[in-house]
Amino acid sequence: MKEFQKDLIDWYIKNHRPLEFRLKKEPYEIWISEIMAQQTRIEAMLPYFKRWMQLLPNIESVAKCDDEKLNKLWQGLGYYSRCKNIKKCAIECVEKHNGKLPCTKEELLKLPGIGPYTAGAIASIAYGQRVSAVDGNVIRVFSRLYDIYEDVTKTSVKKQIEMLVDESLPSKEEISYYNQALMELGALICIPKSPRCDICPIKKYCEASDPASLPYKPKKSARKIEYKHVYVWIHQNKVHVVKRADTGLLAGLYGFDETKPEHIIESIELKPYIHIFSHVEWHMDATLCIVDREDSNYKTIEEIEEYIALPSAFMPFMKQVEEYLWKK
DNA sequence: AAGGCGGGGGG
DNA sequence: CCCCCAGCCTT
Repeated sequence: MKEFQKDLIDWYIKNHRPLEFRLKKEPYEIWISEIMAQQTRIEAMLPYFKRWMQLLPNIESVAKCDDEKLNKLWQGLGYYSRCKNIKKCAIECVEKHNGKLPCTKEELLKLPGIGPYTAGAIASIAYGQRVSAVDGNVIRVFSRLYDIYEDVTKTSVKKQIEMLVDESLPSKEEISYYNQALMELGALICIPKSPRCDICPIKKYCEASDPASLPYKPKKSARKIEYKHVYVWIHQNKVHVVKRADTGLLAGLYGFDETKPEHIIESIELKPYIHIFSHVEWHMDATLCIVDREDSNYKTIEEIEEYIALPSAFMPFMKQVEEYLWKK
């Protein structure tokens, strides 16, 4: 058992970034911010969080909100199943928990989209429960603190670290600060590439022989490459969009066609674009097709901006089409 | 246990 | 170019 907690918390109180979504400690806000922060940098999710809270100030409003509007609010943030799970979770809270989030880690874990980290974060930060919240930062900090060089992507090693964190938890009064302090240390000092050990507040407790080489993770397998040809159909000032399948990549969002339309008046080649996802690359060529008839899937630029959730993979083509329509 | 699932920033 | 990020779910 180490005794770094006090030094860490003191450092945190003086040096942490003010994260506005954690000031009120409103469970609803903690929940939404934690979901948005999964695999996502804080700076990236902040504007999304603000917009979300303005439009959806409480759990009931999320439970009632239609999926298209939620997807639009999530557009560009990625991992869209998070958004779908938020809605499912909100409905479950309204139906089973009196419109509120449960307050124990155990109960939170049963809800859709809430795993061990998020359950621990909500329980400890919003409700002051004495439980751990182990995210990637905490894994990194502890793997260095205890010089653990095993593969942290393995369940057994993650469990081992979680046990160490559980043993390290301070009193209930300090739990919220402590969990946040571990993460903030990971985000500001104990960073992945070149850890700033020279200014680390708990350096004297750290056993890492070569901190920069920890935590150990095996190399990821190479991404698959998929070649696509995108056809952007337009008619007068409208663009044809299609809703994607409700499973798989970018499920339920909108995209462009991958087939040629009939009744083409003119075709214009667009600039190709490669979009990189975590596990696949789309190498896309694209053609703008001016069509001489219309159906209900043709939308104006304004309609698309207002309520069509178009993922980033298609944005470069959307921009080119806007430019074309604007010049016309 | 392994792989699917986004997107963007930084070395 | 690679890695990483306040992870979770499905298979």
